[in-house]
Amino acid sequence: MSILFSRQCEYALQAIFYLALKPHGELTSIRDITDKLEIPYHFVAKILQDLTRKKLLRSHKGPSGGFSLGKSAKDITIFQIVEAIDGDGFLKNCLFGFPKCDSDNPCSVHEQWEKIREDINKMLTSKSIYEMTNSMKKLQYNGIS
Amino acid sequence: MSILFSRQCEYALQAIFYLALKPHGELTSIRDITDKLEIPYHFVAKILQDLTRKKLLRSHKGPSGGFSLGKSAKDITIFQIVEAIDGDGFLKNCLFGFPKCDSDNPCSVHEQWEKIREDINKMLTSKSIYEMTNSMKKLQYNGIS
DNA sequence: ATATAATCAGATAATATTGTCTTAAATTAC
DNA sequence: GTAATTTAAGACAATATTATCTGATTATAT
Repeated sequence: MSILFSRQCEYALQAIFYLALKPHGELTSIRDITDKLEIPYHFVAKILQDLTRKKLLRSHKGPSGGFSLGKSAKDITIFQIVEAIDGDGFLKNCLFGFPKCDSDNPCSVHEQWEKIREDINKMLTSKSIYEMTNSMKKLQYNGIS
Repeated sequence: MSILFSRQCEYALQAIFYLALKPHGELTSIRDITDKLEIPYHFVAKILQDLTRKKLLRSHKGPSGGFSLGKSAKDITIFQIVEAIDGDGFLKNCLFGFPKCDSDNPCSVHEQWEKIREDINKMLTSKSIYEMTNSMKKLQYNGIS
């Protein structure tokens, strides 16, 4: 099972990082993405279309067409991608699923989880994917670039 | 959607805390649990049966039967419940779902997520549910006790 | 003993998520 | 302008998760 994010969202993030590792503006086909990342072609196609509608990607049809980032990698955070696919419920809801859990009526981990949630939020928003791919390049991340 | 845990697991945790708030050894029926927590009877019945097989609960058939904790609330951690239902994948797998992600080949949040994961692990293991229900009682948690 | 109230177990159904297939539309290259 | 290649879109299929139904089993209480 996936952890914080849906499978869809995981694929979206993987694809975005794959694109971010490519030279700026270069078009990359779905086939390229899904072959290298070993993730399902048609399913990912839908996800990329969705991200395109939401302006996080740009697409180009026809031979030598494909996808590229919708804006500079310096202006994209992981959170933007996650929010577009899964929403932000993972930063709002009770960890145990209690519908009425809040600070007046807290579950047993309410405060602890709040701190952790802030850390997660920071992790997803404080760096752009540009900054992140930089460190990935150094480490020859996953052999995909 | 649920956050870290499956719906099943959320129900398990809710039920365990509900039981932990009852006087030690008292039997509580599925009906009582699911009515108060407003969660689905038959589905939860299965989950409680599962937890019973795994010795985290004890069950008693017949009139005035029901469920009670399988051992002292002082000896139960949230992690034990989660592990029994969902396993521990959420503390092991890559946040982005990269199958080969490890310290030699890290994803872009590998280290940050590792720290957060440790905090989560601590949250789930460092206190017994007995200690946790104590603070819940003080706060009249969810009006269920 | 008998009726009752509860869990146990297995089948089934409903829903959500993930994944596939087919055809259309657009763009490029020749 | 024609063929080839790529995304777009919608229907469909498979799987996983969540939820329900029915009957059996067990134990209690009278």
